[in-house]
Amino acid sequence: MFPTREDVHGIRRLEVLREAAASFNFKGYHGTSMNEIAASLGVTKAALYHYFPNKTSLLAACFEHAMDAAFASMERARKEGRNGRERLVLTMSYYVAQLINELNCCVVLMEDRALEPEDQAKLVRQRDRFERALRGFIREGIDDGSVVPCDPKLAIFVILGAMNWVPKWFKPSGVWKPDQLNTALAQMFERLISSSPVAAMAGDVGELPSRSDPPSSLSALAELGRGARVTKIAKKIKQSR
Amino acid sequence: MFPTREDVHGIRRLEVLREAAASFNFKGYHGTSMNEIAASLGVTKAALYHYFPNKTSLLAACFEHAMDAAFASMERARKEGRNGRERLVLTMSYYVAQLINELNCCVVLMEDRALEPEDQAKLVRQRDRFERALRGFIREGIDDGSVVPCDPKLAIFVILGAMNWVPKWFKPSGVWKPDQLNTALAQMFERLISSSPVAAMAGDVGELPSRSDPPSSLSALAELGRGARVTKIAKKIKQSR
DNA sequence: CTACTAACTAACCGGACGGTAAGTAAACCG
DNA sequence: CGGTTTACTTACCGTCCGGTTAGTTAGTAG
Repeated sequence: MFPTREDVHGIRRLEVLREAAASFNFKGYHGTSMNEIAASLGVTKAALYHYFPNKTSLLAACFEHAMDAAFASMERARKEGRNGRERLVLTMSYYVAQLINELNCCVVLMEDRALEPEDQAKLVRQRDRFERALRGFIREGIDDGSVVPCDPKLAIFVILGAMNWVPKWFKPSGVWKPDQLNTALAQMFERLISSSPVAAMAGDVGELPSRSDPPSSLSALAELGRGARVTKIAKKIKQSR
Repeated sequence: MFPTREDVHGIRRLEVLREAAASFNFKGYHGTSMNEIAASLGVTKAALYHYFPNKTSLLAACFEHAMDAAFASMERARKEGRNGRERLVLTMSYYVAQLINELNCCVVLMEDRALEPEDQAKLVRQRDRFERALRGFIREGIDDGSVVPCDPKLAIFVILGAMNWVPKWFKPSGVWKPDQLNTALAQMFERLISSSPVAAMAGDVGELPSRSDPPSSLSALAELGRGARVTKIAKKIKQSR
């Protein structure tokens, strides 16, 4: 009664998406079979087709999710940042936090060539819009004096490259906590583009200052309550088989 | 008579490797079929098996090549650089130049999970050694005062991420010339880690200063003479069919 | 209890893929 | 010249993958 049938369906769908995202991230889209995803969830392959019509739609959903997070992060940063530099750094900070919390690990926006043409076109359009807006932050920062004069395109590519590389080495279970990563990355980006010399950064992993602010990711999908419910209900479902 | 039979074999083998690298880079390892690689070279799939015993060995050769380039770049940079920062930046500069010139476009060291276990173990070992050495440059730079105090691990990850992202947006045929990219990237990295504030960078794509030094990539495999020969002989081979 | 539906499983299909076998045309070599 | 090797091609094999179909089970609604 508490969770309606539609709720359960949506939650289960999200579980499938998470597992797929983690697998795509780990072994690549083409390197991951529907069988593997299903096995990780303890079901058979055919069951996945109750939630997604085909494999590429799974990938498309990953990208959609990631782009939503990107734009949400940017909107929030646009309001909270006081100049171009702050807005850019905040965008990246919120973005990486969301991706780490929400999907098991970040979806790297790399295998877009595996998408259906129409989905890919849509993604490319969105990504271009996102990157253009990021470059806008750079230009804004150069104008307001918060960002050192530089080529906006290259600066954004460097930052995005560093971002997209994160899932290749960051493990949530490792010594680095997500918050530490987030803070340290933000410091790096700040130093990269700031117009003023930046204070020395923390000297070692163990000494990284953890953020004193409240955690940054608060998107509708990421709040902890829902995350907990997903797991609990999934357990129930599995036991009742 | 000028090119012996073994020469031709080696050259043709390199052509296959280049094509494979470009394809792997473009569509991913699992997303590329042997048929596609063969078709791009104007031969049938079976012909590839005269040069490489199987598909994974092609990937392994790509990685081997890339790691050789990496260590060669580092050795050269170690000699030429006058402090930790210079050595690090030079390593990355030589490395990206080699990868762009030699293989059609860079091999991204991403799909290592597709390798045979033994090859993967070897790659991981080499990559770890490379990254450890890079972190060594950072520490060296912090000690000699050329690098701002920071976490070496994170700094290297950020730089490597930016590097590995290059092939996703850089097209040799685009407005950016390889030399320009190289210079601009080096400036970015320098700014990221340098202990002293760095002068403002070039303001726009068109205004990027091209390097006045001689081109940086001079590895045995990359010299232009050989590159030209490859193409010429390949043409001859194709015509004579 | 019956009728229905959501959620799944088992079994299967066509096609593509990595890889192999057998054959052939040209180049090389004594 | 004849024998051997090189560099392929054509044709094929077994396997695995994405996706479908038909059927089963469990829960729900009336």
